[in-house]
Amino acid sequence: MDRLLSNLRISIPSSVFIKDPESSELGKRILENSIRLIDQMGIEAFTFKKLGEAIGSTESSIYRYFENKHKLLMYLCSWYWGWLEYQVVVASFSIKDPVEKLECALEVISREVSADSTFTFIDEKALNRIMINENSKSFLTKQVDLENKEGSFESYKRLISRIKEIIETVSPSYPYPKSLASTVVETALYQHFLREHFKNSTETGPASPQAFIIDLVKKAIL
Amino acid sequence: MDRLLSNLRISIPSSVFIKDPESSELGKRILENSIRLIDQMGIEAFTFKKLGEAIGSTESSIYRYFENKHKLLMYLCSWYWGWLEYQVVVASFSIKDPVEKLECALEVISREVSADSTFTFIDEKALNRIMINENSKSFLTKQVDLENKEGSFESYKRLISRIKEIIETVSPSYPYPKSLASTVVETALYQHFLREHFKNSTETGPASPQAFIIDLVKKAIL
DNA sequence: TTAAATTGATAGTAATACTATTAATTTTGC
DNA sequence: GCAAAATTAATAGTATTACTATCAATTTAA
Repeated sequence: MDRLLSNLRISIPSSVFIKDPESSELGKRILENSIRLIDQMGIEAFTFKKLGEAIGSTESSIYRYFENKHKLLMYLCSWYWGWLEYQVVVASFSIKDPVEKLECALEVISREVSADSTFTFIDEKALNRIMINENSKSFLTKQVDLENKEGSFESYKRLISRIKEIIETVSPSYPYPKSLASTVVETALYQHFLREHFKNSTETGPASPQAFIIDLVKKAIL
Repeated sequence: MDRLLSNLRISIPSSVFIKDPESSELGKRILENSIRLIDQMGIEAFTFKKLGEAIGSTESSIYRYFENKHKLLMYLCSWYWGWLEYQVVVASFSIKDPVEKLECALEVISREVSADSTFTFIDEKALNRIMINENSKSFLTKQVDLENKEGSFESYKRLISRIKEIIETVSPSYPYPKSLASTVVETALYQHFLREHFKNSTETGPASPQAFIIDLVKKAIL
């Protein structure tokens, strides 16, 4: 699969960036190093000044790619959701049985992330940690409705919609496919957070939280 | 019930405040007005300077009650979780049947909040909106482990634990009571957010998200 | 190879998140 | 009712953040 998909790109809503960071060397260094820095210090302590130093450039150059650090976070989140959707598609494409397909999709969205060499300047494991810790902040803002209108959350909504469709295929009569899909995507991140910081508020077996999520969904709709 | 509980207090971990805001008039005005302002402008735009103006006092006075606005948010979140736990207890206390008790508890944590005149300087409806929009930011920080050690999340963890126990009573063999309890508490806030901002990622019936959550939990454990 | 686009360097601004100091006021303990 | 203690208000000050603006140097593309 590796070589076959070597010029694959994750598409990102144009409203989250000013200049496409994948279009230049500097842009790629911005992505690569912002992931490293946000992972290390968190989005609050992260600044364009620090990023500028890390990439041997200046704040002003970064501002030509992203309006502010919130938009940069939006870019990273969109990239992650787009990438996850692609992982779901690739992993479940050839599975015919709807229940097996559902299980596979749930496994992909809730398992621990491993590196993907298809995208050289993105560290998927670090990006997954960022998603666990920062994703909620991308939409829990006063500008959410405006940004939503601009299409900034399309990747997220598309993944939820895809999970919803798989649920509907398995059980057309289940009354809450959307709520279940959104809950599952959110919980997949949240349970990993609990595992790390509130160990007593989740079960910490070797197959968790996948086993919990798959069990939950199957019981809900079968 | 109103009069009977008139000197009831929600207990808050001492690590989140410097001086107990319930112990003075100024402190109560800080709570009342911070809820109003954070609800209106969001935690990012909210500052102690603006709060100072709103209460006819100064930044420095507020800093004597709370180290910073993050701690003030922690206070409000702790208050809310403590209050919700009390609502759960009051509503479900006299119910003997475990399944009915569970349904009642789930109803309380996921229904729309209505005003509670027991606590005069807290606007519970505004506080509920704050929880929906800001609660995640109280723990998605780099200091979470330190604050957790100091006991700052006790109210939250206690509510989850209580829901977990009700689940265990209904189904002692269910393997994921903690994960289910934490998922349900989180989802109860998150689904309200979706209803408001991403309407197409949730079902928007009159009894939602309660009906979805109750259905989900019952199918999972029965 | 010349123009256009991009980047780097520098400077500047308003706002934020505090800390410190001191004076005024209120509370309390006797 | 008064002195001491505690609390609050007022003011000032600092480092950092989140930008904006300008212009020269460099790279790229026609």
